[in-house]
Amino acid sequence: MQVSRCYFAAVAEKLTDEEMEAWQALLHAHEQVTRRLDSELREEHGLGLSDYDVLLRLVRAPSLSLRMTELAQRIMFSPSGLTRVVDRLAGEGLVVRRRDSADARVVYAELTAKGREKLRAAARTHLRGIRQHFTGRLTSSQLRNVASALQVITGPHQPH
Amino acid sequence: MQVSRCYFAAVAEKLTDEEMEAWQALLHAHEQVTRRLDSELREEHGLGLSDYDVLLRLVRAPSLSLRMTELAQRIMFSPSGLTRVVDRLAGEGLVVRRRDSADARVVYAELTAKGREKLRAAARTHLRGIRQHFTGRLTSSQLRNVASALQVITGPHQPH
DNA sequence: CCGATGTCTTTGACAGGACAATAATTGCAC
DNA sequence: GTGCAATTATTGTCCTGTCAAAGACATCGG
Repeated sequence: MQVSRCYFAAVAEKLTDEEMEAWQALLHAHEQVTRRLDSELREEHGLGLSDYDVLLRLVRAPSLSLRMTELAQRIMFSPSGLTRVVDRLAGEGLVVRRRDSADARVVYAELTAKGREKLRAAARTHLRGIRQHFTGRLTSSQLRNVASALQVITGPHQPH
Repeated sequence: MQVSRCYFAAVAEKLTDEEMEAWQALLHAHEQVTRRLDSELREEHGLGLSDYDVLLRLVRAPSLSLRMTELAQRIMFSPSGLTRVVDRLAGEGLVVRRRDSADARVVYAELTAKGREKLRAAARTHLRGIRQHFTGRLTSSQLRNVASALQVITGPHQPH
């Protein structure tokens, strides 16, 4: 029956209101929050959100250092992108590159004392901003709902 | 009492697990979904997500056209950013610039027939992608929860 | 009507990432 | 051991978007 196939095709061509609103909300919220956090961080500390993210990953690592590849994956950057960020940070003395003695291919990015200090200062701005622009506006259960739903998105591709 | 102030300050310096997970999930989900949608759209139609977004806003507008400023706000772009996108799209004949007869400052971007056709084709890819990578993985109530929570984020700054 | 001020768009200069190619090194098959 | 594929990081080149300034026009007060 061509009629019904056309019908379903037509329906399938549009998102439902539910779908559309969720999608729009995701885009809009992400844009607004990251823009604000980034500009606050830049104004107060001269750091971009990516730079902050690198410093944060490093301070959480056991030896204050991580391989470039590992770090790139955690901050969701291309390898070359990370090279450039680390260039910047190393130029400011917030990070140093250290070669691995066992494998001459790998390079570790390591947080310096200056980098730790910078991070400590920037963290105040960032935490304040994240609360002000994001988490502080939601209830505890909204936070849990958002987290669990969006974690499904990034999880493994579900069976058909 | 300095002791308690220190205590609270210390606590305030960290995000709770709830806050952290929601934040991480937002970043991660946005990154993953937009990256996939963008690359699918590029491969199959040579359009970026921003280009698609412009075409979509235009087709929804009553006269298939919108002022540059209006359009820029809707796609959350800087004015100059929009100028560049429209340059691209106009170069491919998907859009034309039209001056306003009443006010010589304003420019309308108007969807061409070719642009409408292109959008129609691209929409299939985009809708499939959005379902596959985002909405299709969530239940109806999850979609509503995500939408309503994230809409709070982008809403007006709430009273203290 | 004129000048000051405000609005809309574009331009110049630049930053921040991505992709593809490259270089250096390792480890494995044989 | 030797050659060959895989891994790791960087570099060249490019694309996309921002900000600040400029240009063109409108509007409003006098």
